[in-house]
Amino acid sequence: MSTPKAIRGTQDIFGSDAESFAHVVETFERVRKLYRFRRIEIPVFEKTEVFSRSLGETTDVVSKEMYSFEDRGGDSLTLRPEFTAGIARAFLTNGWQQHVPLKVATHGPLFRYERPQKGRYRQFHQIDAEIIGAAEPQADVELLVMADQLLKELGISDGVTLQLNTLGDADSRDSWRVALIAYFQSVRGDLSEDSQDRLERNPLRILDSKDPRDKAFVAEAPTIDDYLTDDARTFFGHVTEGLDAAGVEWTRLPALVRGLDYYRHTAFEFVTDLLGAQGTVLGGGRYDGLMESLGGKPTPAVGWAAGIERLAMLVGDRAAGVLEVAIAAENPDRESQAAALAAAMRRHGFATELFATGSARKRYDRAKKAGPAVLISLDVRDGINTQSLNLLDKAFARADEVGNAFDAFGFSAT
RNA sequence: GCGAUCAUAGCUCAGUUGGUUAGAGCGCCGGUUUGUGGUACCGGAGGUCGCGGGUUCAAAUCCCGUUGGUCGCCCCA
Repeated sequence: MSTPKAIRGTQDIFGSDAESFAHVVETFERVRKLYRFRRIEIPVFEKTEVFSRSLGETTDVVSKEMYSFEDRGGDSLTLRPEFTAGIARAFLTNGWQQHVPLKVATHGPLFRYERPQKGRYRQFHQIDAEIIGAAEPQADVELLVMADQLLKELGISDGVTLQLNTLGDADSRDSWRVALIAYFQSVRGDLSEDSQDRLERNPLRILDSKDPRDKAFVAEAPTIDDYLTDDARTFFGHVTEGLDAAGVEWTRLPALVRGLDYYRHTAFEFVTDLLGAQGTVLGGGRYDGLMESLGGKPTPAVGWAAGIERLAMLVGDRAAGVLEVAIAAENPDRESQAAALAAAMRRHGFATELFATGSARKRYDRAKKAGPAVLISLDVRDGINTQSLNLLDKAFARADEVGNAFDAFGFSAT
């Protein structure tokens, strides 16, 4: 019998990687509460149309990366490839309009059928924050300041820069798009094959082409600035002022666009060059048009998401929580008492590990190797029960408490 | 979907131009030593060399296919 293999692009996370992962989530949870974002949970799968209508039928995510399947009732369902569409659906179907402006946060697994590579998996995980029903640029600012604080608290803000752009309102975006198509059409033959293809499907994407053949044309291409309406220009101005006032550094990147159709106005990415091709560590923007595509009333909203795996890689290896008390039962006759002592220590709130299996004479060595702050040994010497407590980490703050708990434990009882 | 590269013990890896029963370190298990001590020594378990074909007297080694990892492209967090 051969063992089934894990699905391609999925991961089994353990050890320091798992600790890093948990650290990212814990930090996000803490920061999200500081900004008073409310925790929500939404389904891992939705009707396929939730994603196809909101992301856009022609996007790669919808056209070739979704895990879609028919359930037993014949409905087409899809494992969520992103959070925003599902949150928007939940907002509309649960009447969360009454809570507007609604600040929500969540995290969990997402699924995309892509070729796995560094920092990219078929089941991956994101943290996500959204503000729904807020048309003001202050909402964009709050979200960005929160993202900035999160990265700083994770200790990874050094290699990361915030790239910022505006896509303008619907009018700005449409006229810019027309101008871009016209421009790229005029130089079409000199563009890379990929970009010629993009011209048909998603012309804005040509702007962040990595192909050197496209670079010169991208530099000459019309920028959004020439097409911004006064309202859109003012809006973006408020966003940048807010960031400056909050002390968040940013750089303007006129070529920054978003892959999904629903974005308007502010678009941003926190990028690093430390993760190879997967440079975006956190990305998002304003999606004022999304609710309508799902049949709701026009509702302004902003949000971002960040890949937990990518953040965890930047955070680097993190050790598991410290071991405060190690208990070695060096004699089989002391095993049950050692187990009772371990339970007592844990009830006192000490992270405790019990060493009472395998070779009796090596248990002390293994306990010491585990690197505890305090090492307790239970043994039988010359027919007499002996117990010792050894403080290995002189800087351990709760040493006295452990000693008290140790003394209070009734060793005479059997 | 395209390209490159890799796959040997639980882990990290050696294995010379194809040539006997495929090795090391670490880890694990047991023993001896030590006896407030993470020591030293001895021994043990564990591998159909990713999988499937082919070439050959002979394949971990060469060829083809396949699966998976890694790194790019595409796309995206």
